[in-house]
Amino acid sequence: MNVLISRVEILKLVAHPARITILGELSKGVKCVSDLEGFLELSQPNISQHLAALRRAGIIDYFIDGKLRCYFLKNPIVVDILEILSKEYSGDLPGPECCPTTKKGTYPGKRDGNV
Amino acid sequence: MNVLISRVEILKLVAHPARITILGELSKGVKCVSDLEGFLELSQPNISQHLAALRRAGIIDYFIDGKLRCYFLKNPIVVDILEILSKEYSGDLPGPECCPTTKKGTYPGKRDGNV
DNA sequence: TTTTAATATAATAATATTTGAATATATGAA
DNA sequence: TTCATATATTCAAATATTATTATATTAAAA
Repeated sequence: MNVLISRVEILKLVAHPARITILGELSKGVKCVSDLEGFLELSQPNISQHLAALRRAGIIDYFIDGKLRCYFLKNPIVVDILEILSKEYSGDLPGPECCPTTKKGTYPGKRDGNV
Repeated sequence: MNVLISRVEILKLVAHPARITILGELSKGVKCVSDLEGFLELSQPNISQHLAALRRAGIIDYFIDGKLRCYFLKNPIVVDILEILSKEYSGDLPGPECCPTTKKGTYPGKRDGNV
C-alpha cells in the first residue's frame, strides 16, 4: 500500500541504530523476533515496533512459521545502504578547483579553517 | 573535530528533504546561501541552520568570498547516498528460498499477504 | 562611518520520534 | 479447553527535531 513513501523517507526510517542493526541481521538471513532479541538490547515490544515501522514502509516483510514471525528484507535499497555504511572512504572530496562560480559571487576568498 | 559521528548519524542527518536537496545542488557545484534560497522554499535562517548542521557533521564545508559563504561537499559518502536515491530498482528482493532456518523455527508456514 | 546585503545565531514554539508499560492476540501444547 | 510462548498493539511520557521570529555579525558600498 505505502509503496509511495519516498526514498528520503526510507532513508530516514533506516537511519536509526536499532533499525540498522536489525536490517544488518536480516541481510544475513531470515530472523524471527526472538532471534533479534539476542543481539539488540531492546525490549520485545520495542523491537516489534521497529519491525512494524519497517514493514509499513515496505522495507521488510515476514512469513509466519507457527508462533514465529520470520522477517526478511524486501526493499533492495537496503542492501545498497548497508554497503555504503561499511564502505571505506579515503579522505575528503577534493575541494572546488580554483575559481568556481556561484550565481552570486566568484572565488577566491579565504578558505575556511578545517579544509 | 566531530569526525567521530557515526555513519548512521550521518545518514540520519542527510535523510531530510531540505538537506537532500541542498546536497543534490552542491553535488553539481559550489553554491552560496542565496543561490540555495532560489530552489528551496525555505527561509534564509532555516537554510543556514541546515547548512550549519551539515557542516558540524563534516558533511559539507565552505569558503568565504566577500560577503558570501560558498558551500561545497566534503564527505564522499554523500555522493554514494545521492546515487542510491536516484537509482532504479526493479522489484523486490527475492524472498527466502524454501525452508530457511531461524534459531527458533523452520519454514514453511503461511507466507504473509503482500509478497 | 553609516548603510546595506549576505549570512549566522539564539530562543522559542510546533511537531515528530522514541521508549516504556500495560495489555492484547494468536498458536501450539498440555 | 486452558496454558504458555511468541509477538503485536496501544497509549502516554520523555526526548529530539524542525521551523519561526527576532536579532546579531560581517564585509563591502556609499
